[in-house]
Amino acid sequence: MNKRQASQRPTLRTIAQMSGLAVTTVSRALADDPHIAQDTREKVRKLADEVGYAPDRAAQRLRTGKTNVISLILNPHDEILGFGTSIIRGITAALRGTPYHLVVMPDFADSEPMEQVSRIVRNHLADGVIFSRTEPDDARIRYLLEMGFPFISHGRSELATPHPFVDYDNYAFARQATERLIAAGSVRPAILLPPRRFTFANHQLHGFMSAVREHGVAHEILTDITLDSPGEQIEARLLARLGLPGAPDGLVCAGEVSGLAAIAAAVDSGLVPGRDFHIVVKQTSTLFSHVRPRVASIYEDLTEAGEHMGHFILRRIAGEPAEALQFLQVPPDPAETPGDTTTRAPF
Amino acid sequence: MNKRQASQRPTLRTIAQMSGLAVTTVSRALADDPHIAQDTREKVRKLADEVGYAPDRAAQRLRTGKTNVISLILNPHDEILGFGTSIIRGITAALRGTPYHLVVMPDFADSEPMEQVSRIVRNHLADGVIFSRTEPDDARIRYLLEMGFPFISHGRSELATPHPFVDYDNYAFARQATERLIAAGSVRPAILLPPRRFTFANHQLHGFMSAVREHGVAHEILTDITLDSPGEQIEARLLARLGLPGAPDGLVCAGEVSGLAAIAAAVDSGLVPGRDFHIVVKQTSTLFSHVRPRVASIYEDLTEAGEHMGHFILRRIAGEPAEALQFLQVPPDPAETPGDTTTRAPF
DNA sequence: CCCCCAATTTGTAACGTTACAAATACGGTC
DNA sequence: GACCGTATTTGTAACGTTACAAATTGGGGG
Repeated sequence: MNKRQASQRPTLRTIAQMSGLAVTTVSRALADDPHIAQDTREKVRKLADEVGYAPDRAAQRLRTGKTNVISLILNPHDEILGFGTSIIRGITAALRGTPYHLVVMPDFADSEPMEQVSRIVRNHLADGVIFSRTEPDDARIRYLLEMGFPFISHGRSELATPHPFVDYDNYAFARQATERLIAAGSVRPAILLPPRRFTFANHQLHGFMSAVREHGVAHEILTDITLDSPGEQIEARLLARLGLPGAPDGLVCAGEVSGLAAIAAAVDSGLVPGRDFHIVVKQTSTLFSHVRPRVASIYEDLTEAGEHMGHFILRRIAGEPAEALQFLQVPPDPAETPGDTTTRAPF
Repeated sequence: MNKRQASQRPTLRTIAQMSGLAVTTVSRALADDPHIAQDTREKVRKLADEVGYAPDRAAQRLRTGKTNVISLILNPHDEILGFGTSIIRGITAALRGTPYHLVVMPDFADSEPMEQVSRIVRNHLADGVIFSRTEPDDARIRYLLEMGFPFISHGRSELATPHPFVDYDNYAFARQATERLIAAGSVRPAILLPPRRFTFANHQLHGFMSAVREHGVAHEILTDITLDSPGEQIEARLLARLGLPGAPDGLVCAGEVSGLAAIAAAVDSGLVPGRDFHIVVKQTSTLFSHVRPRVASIYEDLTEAGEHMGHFILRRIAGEPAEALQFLQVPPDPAETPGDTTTRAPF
């Protein structure tokens, strides 16, 4: 069915025959090689436009060994609330005007996280890879470092060898969030953590612990559920917990769906969010600006993170050392918006 | 015996030299060609696994003209709430066990919708393409039909030539949603439509009009905003509208973020959702199960849609006619869950 | 008028794979 | 022992591109 298209597709040879030039000359003319006469370049370019020539990516790849592709491995947990959208927007912006294109590869839990990465390297599907959900001893990072394959992780590992990354300061986030809870009157704040295997789970835990210790309040680390748990499960678990003695009166919750679930659990327990039960969420989309009652939030700018990662991966491919390609995003300083309980996103 | 090859990526030649077989034989052995002796096939396969051989996709593409890639063009509006995730999950499931891989190409509004599609065709980046946000006279569909390039659209066009699609019955959705509003006591239902250029905007409009006419109630079609408008804008517009005389007392709203915005506007107007103001949303994720007060919803199973699209695109590539590859998803029948105001998702 | 240099252009080979035609080996038949 | 058929393997070419080396021009200087 695409035979017609195949026979029609112009190649360098087509242009060479039409112009009477050699294939090589056409190739170099289109590459704007200064060794080729100016008017030859123009003539070839015009001819190419006329016939709608587009280089065959597969052939270019085979010959040059470059794919001109940056691969983003996206986990459904990430994507659920605009993580994907925002980060993709940022990377796309960074890649604009370069020959590179972004390709998103979905990674569902049933396949090992390594599998996607090693497939990309082994089958040569991209020149660089970006991924998230980094672990302290991350197998993907170890592998990629060993293979010398360019990558940027969203999140840090704790490996000895330095590697490029873009991360959000989840320690500062959790610390600030907890302090806001305490300032609002919480005397027994709790935190809902990401799965413990991720580096940023520890960061959040430490930020939380640092704040509760400093203020000498009781605290609770929610068990059995994580930010990745299904919303229903989070809601049910919280509902159960709030009905028992010594229940928390505040929650730090770095996810939007889980934030909604927490509000639902509080409401269903007869508590009034903002009065009996305080919540601080991490905001990565505009979603929470529509939630009533209003809930305090701290913003994480994923588009900015994506832009950094896009620029970093290009520089990494160009050979820059890992040490120069590390960036830690800090949450917006609440002191700068003193009259507001919510750190607003600049939408 | 192997020299500098050791550090390089292994190719067919590597295995050929190691085994003493010809490159062709190795190629065919790995393809499980029955012309090759069974034990040769096994030996080659074992050797390939040992050296970690993976075929070079670029070379395969160049030689065979097949990319083994299905491209999904994803618009940020789609992705905002799990559209991407769900549909990707479905397509991935459909492609499992085939040589095809899904590649997601983000499409931001600043580039023409056509641009991505024509790049995929011209540069031969995929064997088939899936996209959404279909228009009655859709330029992408016209182009792809003309080029004979396999595609599946999410949504129908109104072109004369039949084409493969998977669609959700938005007429039935809007009709049912409106009837639920009326049954709940709404005497002046309103609807927030998608941008009018999309086919499914008309479908929803007709479903809505059909229901309000049949029941002889007043109605309102919200202007100035669409389901694609920023949440803030939707909230502000609704808030303004609810303060004026003759305000609607119900809303059909086929989006989750906009549904939240509508609830916020109602609450901020002093209305009690579910009593003074009725809302029916389209539910594509678990999000709304956490929203309080609870809101009626009708489910659209995007994972199922994705699975259909995945199977369809493979069959289309295999040459099946368009007429055999058309599927209309119907919303779950409310009669089947009589005691419930909400059509629940099977999560 | 020849030689040489710079400016252009050209030819050849190769990237890794597979389609196709051809070659080889091995029994079994007559 | 020559012949044939089947099973298996091999060699050659090509997909479209670019790197590299070589060839071809056109002047300008001697």
